[in-house]
Amino acid sequence: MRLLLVEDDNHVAAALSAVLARHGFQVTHARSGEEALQALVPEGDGFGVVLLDLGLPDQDGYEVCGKIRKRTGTPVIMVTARADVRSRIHGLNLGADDYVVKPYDTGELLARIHAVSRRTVHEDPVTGGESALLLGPVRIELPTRQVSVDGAVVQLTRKEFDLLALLAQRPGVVFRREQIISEVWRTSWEGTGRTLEVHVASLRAKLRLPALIETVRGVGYRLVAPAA
Amino acid sequence: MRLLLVEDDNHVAAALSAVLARHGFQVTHARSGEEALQALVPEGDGFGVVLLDLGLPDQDGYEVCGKIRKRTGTPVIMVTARADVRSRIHGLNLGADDYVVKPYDTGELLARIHAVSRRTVHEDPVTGGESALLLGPVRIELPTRQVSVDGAVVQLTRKEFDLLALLAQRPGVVFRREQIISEVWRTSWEGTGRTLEVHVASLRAKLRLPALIETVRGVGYRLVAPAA
DNA sequence: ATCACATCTGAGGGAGATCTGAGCATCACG
DNA sequence: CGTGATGCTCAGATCTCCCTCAGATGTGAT
Repeated sequence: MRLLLVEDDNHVAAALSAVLARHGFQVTHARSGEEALQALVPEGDGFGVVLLDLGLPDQDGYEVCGKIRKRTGTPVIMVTARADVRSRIHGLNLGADDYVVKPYDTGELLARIHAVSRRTVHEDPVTGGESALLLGPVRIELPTRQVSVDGAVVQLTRKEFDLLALLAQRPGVVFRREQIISEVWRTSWEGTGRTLEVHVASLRAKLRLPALIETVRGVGYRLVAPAA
Repeated sequence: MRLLLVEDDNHVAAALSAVLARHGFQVTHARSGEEALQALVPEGDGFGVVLLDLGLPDQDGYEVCGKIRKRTGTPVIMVTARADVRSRIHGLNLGADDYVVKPYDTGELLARIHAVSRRTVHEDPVTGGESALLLGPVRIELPTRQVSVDGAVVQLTRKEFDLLALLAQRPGVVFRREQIISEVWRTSWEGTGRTLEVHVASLRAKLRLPALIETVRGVGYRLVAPAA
């Protein structure tokens, strides 16, 4: 699995990289928030997890985490010397998946990396070998984030795509609103507005298949399974 | 979101339940590993997360975690006084999603609960194939919320479905009216009107099997078990 | 800095779902 | 068979939830 290590101290990074590599990770090293964000392109960067040190030279680590969250759904483990509860809560609420305080035990860090990545069903179980989901006239390519209807490419925004991809993973299954929000937005934020509806609406409009996404009143949404 | 709290100390449980409830969780309390496992039915137990105390009276907490893992995909957060690294690693490697050491900060626990549930793809890898309840001619699919009678799909509203799903979880067992109301309506509101009857009636009508739901005078309702 | 575009928020409206109340049917029991 | 209690039916009234639209805010690129 590929792992992005964001750490400004070269010595620390080298040592940790070695350990991680020994445990089967393919490590990419970024020395600053800027570098990290460049590596994390929205279109399939392929990273399974990000280890984010908060003490960065160029920008605030929390900000970087927020930006990562807006850009990709890749899980983030914050690694930092800031041990106080306030910082931890702040970090977790920004969308971090775990928060590890320095100095940490390497074994525990590994266990936590595994725990986090275990949960991240990137594409394996659903797509198996195929990297594209087919739903009637709709074709969804996960790695390139391309969607086409009847062969015509449809340009979707990030959220629109994430939303569609989530629903498409299990056609017919009803996803609850809160579930969708937490999966697609990936940040603890009490969804108050009409945000979700708006995105659903624009998705329906762009796909020109209003019936594809079905509203389940009082519960959430689902993709109607194609007529076999 | 529903949350299963596994904790043998009633005082601790009560206090924590209160906090969690205030933050929008619907808490179910289990006092032992046995109770916990009973609550976690493979088909749609509906829990978003399990808080598992390791100091249980009846069995080893680690074992319980393993069993939960085998049974459902529900995320588990271990909560325990055992702070040593070895225990942590052990717990995480058993499939726990997070490991929180007592005494903990309530705010951090909440943040971690959110972080875990946020990253969870709600599914049951175990029951991946089929997870439908079958009762004679009636077929109830929890994840898709689809109900069919003799192969014909029946369109149910939210309450109708929830009601049917509740009764169907234990065919033959009589559910008391208050019990049904508190489960389906999720608010201990003194049901004064004919609300429940109306929904039962519309369910019976839609399923076209008036006999399926049996009225138990003075008590409540039950689903008649299929004729074996 | 400016622009284009993505995302979010709020108000208004409408379709269904849900609830209520009155009267009717049915059951248990003497 | 009469009687009270309990559950059922029916038809509005109400309320919840979702959709649309239009503009505000934020973000990234030029």
